[in-house]
Amino acid sequence: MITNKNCIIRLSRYKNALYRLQDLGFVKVFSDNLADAVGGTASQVRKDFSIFGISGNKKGGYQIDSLLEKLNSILGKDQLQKVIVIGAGHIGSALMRYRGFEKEGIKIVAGFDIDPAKINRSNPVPVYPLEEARAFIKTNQIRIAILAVPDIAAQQAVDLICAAGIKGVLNFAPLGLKTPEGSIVNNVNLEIELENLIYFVNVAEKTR
Amino acid sequence: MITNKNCIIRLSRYKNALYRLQDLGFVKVFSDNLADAVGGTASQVRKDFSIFGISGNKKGGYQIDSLLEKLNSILGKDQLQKVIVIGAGHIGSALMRYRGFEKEGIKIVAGFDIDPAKINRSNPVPVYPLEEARAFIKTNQIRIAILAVPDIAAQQAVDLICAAGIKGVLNFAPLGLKTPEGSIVNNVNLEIELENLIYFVNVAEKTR
DNA sequence: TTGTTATTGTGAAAAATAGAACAATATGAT
DNA sequence: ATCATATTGTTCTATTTTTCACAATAACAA
Ligand SMILES: NC(=O)c1ccc[n+]([C@@H]2O[C@H](COP(=O)([O-])OP(=O)(O)OC[C@H]3O[C@@H](n4cnc5c(N)ncnc54)[C@H](O)[C@@H]3O)[C@@H](O)[C@H]2O)c1
Ligand SMILES: NC(=O)c1ccc[n+]([C@@H]2O[C@H](COP(=O)([O-])OP(=O)(O)OC[C@H]3O[C@@H](n4cnc5c(N)ncnc54)[C@H](O)[C@@H]3O)[C@@H](O)[C@H]2O)c1
Repeated sequence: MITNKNCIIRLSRYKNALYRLQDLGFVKVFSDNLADAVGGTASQVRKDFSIFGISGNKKGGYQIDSLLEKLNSILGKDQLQKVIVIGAGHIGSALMRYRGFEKEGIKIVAGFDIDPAKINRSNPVPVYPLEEARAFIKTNQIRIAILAVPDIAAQQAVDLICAAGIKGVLNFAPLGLKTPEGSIVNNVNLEIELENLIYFVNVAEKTR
Repeated sequence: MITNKNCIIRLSRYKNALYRLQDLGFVKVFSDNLADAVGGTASQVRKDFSIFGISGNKKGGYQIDSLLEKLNSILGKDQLQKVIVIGAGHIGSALMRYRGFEKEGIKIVAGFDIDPAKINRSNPVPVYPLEEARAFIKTNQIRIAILAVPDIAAQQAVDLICAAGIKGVLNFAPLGLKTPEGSIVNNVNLEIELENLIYFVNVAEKTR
């Protein structure tokens, strides 16, 4: 069931909102509650669900627990996702120390760096020399990597890890990467995010 | 000239690609070169430009330097953009140490934190107590803030800074924020980015 | 029961976005 | 000069995404 990226991002948002509602003690939810929670429309919520064959109850709405099960299954959250980090610098080590991924079933299992000073095999998230990345990826069947190396090293690093079996890369370097057929990249380009924000703030200021 | 977010992001990409081309010695560029450089179509490049009244030369293409001037002006890059960071923890301090924003005309001028241990007025990017944020925002007319506080503190922090005059927030906390009319939020939700990547990697794996 | 109501699920309409096509035209060749 | 060519700018077309609208129906009330 291939769909557009925004739709899948909405599924993640619904899922997160549902956990919050569940924490508040709710057991069922209506499309318009979810729409409010994520800032969308009720029709879109229902349409998104219908695309994935998720159905609720006429009148009664949706049962939160079973809805969460379905969303989690669609989003691949029924198994722990092991992720590695390439580049244990500022961003890389912030990510490795971050506990927030775990509650999402995402575990950073290792970091890799070329700088010997960054190597530390006994960290909670161990950091290994880059040369070991290939073997690690293969033996642990890692498919997802976070790329946090300097811009200039990014393409080379992505070539290396994709050749070793990485299928999805979350790239922090502010440049486009070429990947072999079958691997995909999501870019986190903070420069562009800020630029974008600045643009819309300026527009809002002018048109007011 | 309000347009869709993707279009503005493309402008940023064109701009970045143009700098690279300029570094390589090019002085002019055709719509299809740019399309290749950012992974789009030539029509779209020309359409994007035409929306903003940017014109080139029949035959001759676009002059890179004047094109860059126009894009930079649209993107608000003709003046240094001062930004503050709220929360000098892992992410916040990685950002404050990052030199990459400067070449984009974006300067992080201060950080703010509630933890006294994080305060340091003599850092390259000084970190002040949160109580000083309001006055700082007002006297320095800061409009853009990066929010890197724990999830639980995020809404409160955004309320505070928006009341003080912040118009645009780049939010790292993985939850939706309410902002007053006139302020906007761009979310950097790494959990969702990873989840999304995992989804598409899974889909690719299944359909292969 | 029967009727009323709330809410889903979906097909059709609308809006937004992207792409193709091509006339207009500047450039360079002959 | 004239012609051929390359490339823009824009209109028209196609696709994608969102929203609307409403029949279907489950829940509840009387
Ligand atoms: N730090 C930020 O706030 C920030 C913000 C936006 C974008 N970025 C981008 O994120 C990336 C990382 O930034 P950073 O600030 O963490 O940089 P950093 O210099 O702190 O860390 C980079 C790390 O990568 C290691 N490294 C270098 N080449 C490598 C290779 N080939 N393989 C493995 N490791 C290698 C270095 O030894 C270093 O430890 C950069 O592309 C940067 O542009 C960072
Ligand atoms: N670190 C990561 O890799 C990462 C990844 C994804 C998302 N995030 C999100 O980014 C945010 C920050 O994460 P972090 O890892 O940097 O956290 P952190 O705990 O390292 O840092 C948070 C900082 O904010 C300060 N703070 C707390 N309340 C504050 C307030 N009201 N005003 C100002 N400062 C306040 C704390 O003193 C601390 O210094 C969180 O929402 C987290 O979920 C972080």
